[in-house]
Amino acid sequence: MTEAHHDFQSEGCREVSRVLARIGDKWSVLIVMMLADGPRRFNEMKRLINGISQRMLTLTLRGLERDGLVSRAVYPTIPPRVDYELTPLGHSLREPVMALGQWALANTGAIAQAQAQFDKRCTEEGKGAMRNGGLSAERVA
Amino acid sequence: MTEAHHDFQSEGCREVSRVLARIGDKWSVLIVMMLADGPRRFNEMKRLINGISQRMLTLTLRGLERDGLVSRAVYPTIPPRVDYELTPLGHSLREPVMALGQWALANTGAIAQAQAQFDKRCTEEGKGAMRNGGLSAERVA
DNA sequence: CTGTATCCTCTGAGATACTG
DNA sequence: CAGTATCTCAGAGGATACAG
Repeated sequence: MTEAHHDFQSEGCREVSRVLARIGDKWSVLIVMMLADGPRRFNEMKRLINGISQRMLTLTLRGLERDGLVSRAVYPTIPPRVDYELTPLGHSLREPVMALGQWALANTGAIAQAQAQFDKRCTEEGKGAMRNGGLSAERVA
Repeated sequence: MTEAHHDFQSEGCREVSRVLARIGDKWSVLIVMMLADGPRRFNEMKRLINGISQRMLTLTLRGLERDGLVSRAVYPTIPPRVDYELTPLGHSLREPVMALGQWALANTGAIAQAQAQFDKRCTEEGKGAMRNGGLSAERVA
């Protein structure tokens, strides 16, 4: 965009951070992705998302509903039935999230490799070898 | 590789979640965005990111460095100087993150509105009016 | 079946002080 | 300047039991 000096708090970064705080939790993205193909029932989701607790599923769904990303339909039958579905807003979120997913899939290898190298450097520290090899400020990625 | 029946853990969702766990914290995205234009020094970043503590800046930078998103250059001068810079991998992450940023900017209004409506419905609960208006399963976004 | 209500644990994160 | 070391606390999240 412009070459103006950004203030990292007042610009769009603020909003990105807010969105990330919302969907960056442990389960939100998983739920949004799961609802991509259509509505799902509560226990159905609980079964499909391996490891989520009833409590967290409820809380996460409430949060998504409050933000207008998910809608909730109650069928007053016995036994009760509740369907959750993505709103148009929720669907629109899938696109940037999937872009991130593409990036993740494409780069998990590179990340794992970087981590391995980093950990290796950490392990062999103290052998008299500086991180940059003893020379001045060599970049280490 | 575990082949569950369309488990949302075994697909790419796993990776998305992992990436989100890394960059979904309070400061990582802010830092990545700040390093977009070039290298920055430690205290420079601390000043620019309003509210971050020294500790969290260090920890976040270490995490990003470990993942290969940021590189760290030490100049053994007095006083010491350390520059942080995005790696190519780090730069590539900016694109999906900015896509998310675009979405955030475009939809903060809608989200705030949804939240207001949701909270309003919560406040006026118990007036005998069911969420769906008394009929069967009207969707509420 | 779809939730609430407690309790409990563990981590994220700030404040502060100290070091090379 | 660029960190590390503690202390502390709030909140996220799991387990379990109960309710409509």
